[in-house]
Amino acid sequence: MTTSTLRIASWNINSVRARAAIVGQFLDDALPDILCLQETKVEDGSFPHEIFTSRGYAHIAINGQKMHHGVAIISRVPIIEDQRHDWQANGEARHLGVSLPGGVRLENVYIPAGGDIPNRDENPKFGQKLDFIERMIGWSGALDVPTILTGDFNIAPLECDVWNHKQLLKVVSHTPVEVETLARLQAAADWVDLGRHFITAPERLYTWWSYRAADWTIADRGRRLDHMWATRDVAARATAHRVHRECRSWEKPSDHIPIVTDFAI
DNA sequence: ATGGCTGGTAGAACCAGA
Repeated sequence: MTTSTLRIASWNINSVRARAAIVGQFLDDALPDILCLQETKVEDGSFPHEIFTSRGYAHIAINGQKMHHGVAIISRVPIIEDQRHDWQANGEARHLGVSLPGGVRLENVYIPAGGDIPNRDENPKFGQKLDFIERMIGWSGALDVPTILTGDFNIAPLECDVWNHKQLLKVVSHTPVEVETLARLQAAADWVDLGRHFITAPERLYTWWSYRAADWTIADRGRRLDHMWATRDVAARATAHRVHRECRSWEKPSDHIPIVTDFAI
């Protein structure tokens, strides 16, 4: 029996068209077999397929909409798209699920940011974010297939996932109610957090830095908002995980960086 | 210094992101 490596990447790209140059550079450098994108910000009819097909990524599944959100799965290996959940029940394009060769499922999700105020009465977007995750909890509890769940979760759960735990306790992405809700999602399918499996707490690990800092590297005020989770059976086959911090310094960067996991399949 | 910027879309001293 032959074992080979399947390399899966996830990146909130903040517009796939604005990132045409550096997404190609990332693929050429990191050589993933599959790339999950979030915030493609493009309708399906205008998706820039040629960036990917010219590099041998012949299999592309897209769930986009005008202006905002949008997800895509770009692959060198055959994928079969079979699900697109609307976990916010409002029509936004935030999920895409595919089956991989061998029967493993890959789920790409863009969880809502949730607005500024961490209170669902004053800020409906915060309630929508929590409700989105509650629907994911229901879905997770019924899973019966080896599954990888990746994307921009918009929550940094651990103290070492943010630059300052105390200062961020009331900032959406690190509030106790979000962290508690994400913990119940993780428990619902016994998901393994592969980022923290390989880069263990309390080591700092971030995947996002605000555009507003003149030099993001000086204060290093990051958050770990992007995640790669897997059910136990698939997690046992994960061999490496890394984040591509260098991409944050490339020309016209996204504010998120790619995360990459290798699986022995 | 948690918004100081960025992208899309309209054609706005907009909106949204996190």
